[in-house]
Amino acid sequence: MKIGYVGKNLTLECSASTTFRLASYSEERFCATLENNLRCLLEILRFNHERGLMFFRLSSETVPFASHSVCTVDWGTRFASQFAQIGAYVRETGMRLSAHPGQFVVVNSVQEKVFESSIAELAYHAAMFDLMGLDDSHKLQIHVGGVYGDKQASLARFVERFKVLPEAVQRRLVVENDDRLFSAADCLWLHAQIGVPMVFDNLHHELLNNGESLRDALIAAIGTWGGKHGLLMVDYSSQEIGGRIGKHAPTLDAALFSAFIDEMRGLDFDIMVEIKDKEVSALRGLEVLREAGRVG
DNA sequence: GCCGGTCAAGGTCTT
DNA sequence: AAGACCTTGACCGGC
Repeated sequence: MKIGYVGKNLTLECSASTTFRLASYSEERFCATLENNLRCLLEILRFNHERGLMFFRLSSETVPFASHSVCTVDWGTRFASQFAQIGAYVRETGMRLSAHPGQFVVVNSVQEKVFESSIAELAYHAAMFDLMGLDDSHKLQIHVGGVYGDKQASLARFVERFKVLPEAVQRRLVVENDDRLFSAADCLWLHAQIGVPMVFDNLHHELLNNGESLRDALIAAIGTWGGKHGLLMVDYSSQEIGGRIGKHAPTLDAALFSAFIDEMRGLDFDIMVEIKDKEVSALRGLEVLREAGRVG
């Protein structure tokens, strides 16, 4: 069982997700920014490893404008050694990485152009993992996409689109249950069609489900992983007490998290803490796991 | 320095 | 039709 957090570290000064405005684009700016982001990424990973945080989600801004036509730099070649160095560290330490491209990646979009730009964005993320020399357990997670007034047709469109994705994307792609449109059951259906594993998000499941308990849904999600995919990835967050439905709590509630871990006793998976205060909450979660004897 | 408007990109829902 | 929200930040111009 590994636990980690998303994208940036609030303790370190170093940011692995610096970017700039499109209007400010220049080859010099691009290269300087990417060099900084990769240097900081390694620094963050070292921070994490020293403290036992073995899971980390890369920022989608690691390579600014990577999938935009403005970017003509062959960054994969130019920064190959930095990517390789990071990958070697990840492999040596046994850490796990993931990425979660944003809302503009819509594989099942009815607009062909949106699908095309989604491929470019996914390919860029996959290329980072490949440059790092990481195996297929390092995943690229997305949501199913839009409904367009016909959910079953939109699920079917996802299946057809998946089949024509680049192989480098296909083997790393995993689909997460969301909170309004596509539930765990929908992700399981996709898995049955194309074998794509399912990321389980506990809060989304509470907000959108088909009556399954959290534990049963998580067990079903585990069934979509294994082999080269590695362990199930769980996105963990909790509702802000008294906040708007779906609004994340500002920090991890250790008692709630402990209850979640207890409910999932006997099950193995990796946990991505999706909470605002990042490593603070991940470290609190790690303490809970240690007390529960779930990590070394 | 600090504040706040704005930023490549989509889709859904509310007003 | 326009704006909020998701996710959420951080750039960058203006003071």
